[in-house]
Amino acid sequence: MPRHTTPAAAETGSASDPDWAEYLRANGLRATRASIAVMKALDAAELPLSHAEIEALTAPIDRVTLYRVLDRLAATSLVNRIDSSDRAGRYVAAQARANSYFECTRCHRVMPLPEDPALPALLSHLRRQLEKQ
Amino acid sequence: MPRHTTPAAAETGSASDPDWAEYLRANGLRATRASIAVMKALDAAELPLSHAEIEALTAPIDRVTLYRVLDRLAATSLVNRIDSSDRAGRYVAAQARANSYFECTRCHRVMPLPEDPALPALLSHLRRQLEKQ
DNA sequence: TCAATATTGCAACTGAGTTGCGATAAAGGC
DNA sequence: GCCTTTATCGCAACTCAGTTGCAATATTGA
Repeated sequence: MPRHTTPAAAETGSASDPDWAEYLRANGLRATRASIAVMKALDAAELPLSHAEIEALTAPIDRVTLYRVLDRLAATSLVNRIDSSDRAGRYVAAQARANSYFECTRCHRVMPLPEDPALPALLSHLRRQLEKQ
Repeated sequence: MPRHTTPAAAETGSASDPDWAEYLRANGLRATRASIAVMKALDAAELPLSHAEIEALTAPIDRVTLYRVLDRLAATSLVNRIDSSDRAGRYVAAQARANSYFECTRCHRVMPLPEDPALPALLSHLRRQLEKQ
């Protein structure tokens, strides 16, 4: 499987080593050891990763810090969180994100699917909710 | 919103009062107070319900019993479980189930969506997993 | 370099769901 | 209807993902 696209705006050196610190700052986030390590791990991953998997890849970052970093990255949409039936969220770098995922109920692996037509209905609901202030 | 379709095979009296005990037995399950109460509650519901919501509707059934009833109903596909970002599963009566759902990230309400094309890829993955014994 | 502000790490907590097990209730045979 | 078999129930204790509070530390912008 080929490597995911790296954030164009953050490129400095070769295509295989994007400047994550710059990428994070460009999106209004601080460039910390933890958030850089998480972006690197998720960018290198071929599939959505769980908190535990990311923790292993970014050790020795504290697990609470990791939850908070993932929350922040998800809030800025640099990372997307996918719900899984085992109740452990999976995270993907946003540039690598597909529109839909399905999950193997045996191994809980989460895999991408092509296009889905859900967006219009979803957006209109979202808009209605936002109008409620 | 109109009432959901009731299981045809279990109809005895009027269309508004299906024989849940018979329906459960016809699907290889025991007709217990708890499982009948859950089927009634889910059939009457207009949207997927959480464990807590079902518990309130079926009181005074024990919460562990309720989890087990829902597991059994889901295993027999009389009920479907939908994952939600708040990590609390939602349950729908299978006859009332749509193909896709989306969830409001503000209120966690889960709502149906029309058709989606995911099935073929999903089934081929499932088949591969089953072949691994 | 320094002050202002966000992030970190630790301990304690929450809440959904699970497990073990003795008591109880269905289902099928008689 | 009664009895045996077998599944379900109810309770207590537990697991595991994720959260909260707070003092210590690191990042940013002036």
